[in-house]
Amino acid sequence: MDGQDRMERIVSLAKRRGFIFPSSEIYGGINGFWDYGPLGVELKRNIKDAWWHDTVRCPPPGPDGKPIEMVGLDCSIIMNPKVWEASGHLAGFTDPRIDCKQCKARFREDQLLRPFLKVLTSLPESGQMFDAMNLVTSDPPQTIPVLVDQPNREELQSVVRQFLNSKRAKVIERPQAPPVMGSAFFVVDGQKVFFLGLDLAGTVQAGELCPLCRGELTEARDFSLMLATNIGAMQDSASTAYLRPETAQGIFANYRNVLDTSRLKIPFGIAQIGKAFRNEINPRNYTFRSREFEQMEIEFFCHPSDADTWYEYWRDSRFQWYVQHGLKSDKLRLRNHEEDELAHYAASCADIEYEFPFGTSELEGIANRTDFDLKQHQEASDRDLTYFDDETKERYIPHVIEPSGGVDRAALAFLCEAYDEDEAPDDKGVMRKRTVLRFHPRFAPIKVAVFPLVRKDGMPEKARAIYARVRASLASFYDEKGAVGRRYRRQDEAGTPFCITVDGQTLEDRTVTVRDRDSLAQERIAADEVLDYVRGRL
RNA sequence: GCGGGCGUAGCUCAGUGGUAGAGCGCAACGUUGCCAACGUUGAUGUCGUGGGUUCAAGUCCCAUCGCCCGCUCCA
Repeated sequence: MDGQDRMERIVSLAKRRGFIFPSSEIYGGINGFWDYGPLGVELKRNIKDAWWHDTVRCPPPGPDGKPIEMVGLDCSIIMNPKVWEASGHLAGFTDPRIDCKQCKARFREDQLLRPFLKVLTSLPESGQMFDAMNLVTSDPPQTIPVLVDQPNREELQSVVRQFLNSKRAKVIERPQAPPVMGSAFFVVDGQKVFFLGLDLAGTVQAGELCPLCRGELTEARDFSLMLATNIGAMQDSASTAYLRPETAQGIFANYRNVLDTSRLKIPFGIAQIGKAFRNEINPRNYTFRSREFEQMEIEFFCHPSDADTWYEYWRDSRFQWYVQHGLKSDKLRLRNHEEDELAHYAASCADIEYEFPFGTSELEGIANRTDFDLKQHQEASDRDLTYFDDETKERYIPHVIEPSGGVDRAALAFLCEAYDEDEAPDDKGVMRKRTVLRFHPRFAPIKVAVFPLVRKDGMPEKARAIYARVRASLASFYDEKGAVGRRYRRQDEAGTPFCITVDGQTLEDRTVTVRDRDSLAQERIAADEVLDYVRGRL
């Protein structure tokens, strides 16, 4: 079963069992939006509740072994647009773009471009990274005319492919801010560096020809990754507001309020779970890249000199959180960003990545954002966002460590990790395929299902009584229809860890069986102890 | 955003111009004492949507929306 096949089975199961539906499906759906069904909403809620408990209410002890201070927050999705000016999102999200109608290259209106291929003869050692922007803007290295004067897109790509296939090249992934689409660069044998890309050589305007292929260009078009809306009845530019593209800025905007009302001392963290929106160009990979998604974020404020310690603390403890909840396979990875792929606001950054069936992608990023955000907001708002330490009499802007995870991505990862097919015997002892979701019990949408073995001899009555008791404190499900084996299998597909069955013996000695989802083993316990038993194993 | 593929029942899919189907699933009843049992019965489709061609369109054409793959992008 390859990745695509596995993913299709997971998507199919998720739809069939009510985990995830396409949004507004009866109208043909809408690209980049998804709904969570009855089982999906329980899964997601369990993830969020676990996160909230494990980071806000009862976080792990700090690096010094002492308890750490955390509080929660729930900000509005729409904020004063000045927030996004200060954070840099507005500028970064709204560069007008010009597309080439022929070769489909995309340019920024006010920048750019001439294709080139450069060979640097005295450069870094094999594997060493370097800054693409510096390469472009520093003294022009030797340029060799490997390509024709006006290479088209296919030619550019084919040259890149040749290098990649030659295995002489080490590709540096995710170069920082390549000037435009289509650029790539790599190191060859520690001897020469090739940079293939587009030069910053003037501007392109609508009406001109494409510098790549001499094709026709489109008009400049706004290309915003923030979803906009209008406040009030009048729709003009003054009424434009944005759906937040991340929850973090709401925390920074409230940093002063929280500090003034909570008697917190540095270091402390503010956590928030909430929806965020990005107008992704190309939503893909099921729910992984959606236009509407939910984040669970912490902004942890600390003294600048402690930032590295807290960064490592959060990076490692967040990684462990995923491990503890079932992503313990080798599919989970911690990837530290190299210096040249760091965002402008981050001093260091690590991604917690998971190997989904469609590829390895980020679940959560942990960044040392330094004092960038608070400084930006202090300047833009003209409010004092410094912190005064009464003990040391020191005044400073705290540095911020940000663990920022995607709830939907976590849900998808746990779903993918949980999906399994194994074999179990049918009533005649023949091995049959079984589909089972091996969720961590904490995340299982249904914790316990209660069945009568058959629908007679008063078993349903006993079973319903037990169900009434357990549902008061655990997500539970009652089923008496059809054969018990079928009911077990249905719960396997939902990921229910425990099935309680009332049988003939129950009527004699008030015991029931507890069937384990993963081992299929059954244990007989007193009916009155069912609740404690299940709780003890969650 | 570009290119390719695909949209038919809840799921997986068959159906190349002439009465919309199969398997599984789902529901009801009966049977059934531990892992997708059996029997009987039943429900579910504007064939993604809109337009066109045709006596006749699930089928051919156009557009559009959605999904998948590749490219691109991911501040």
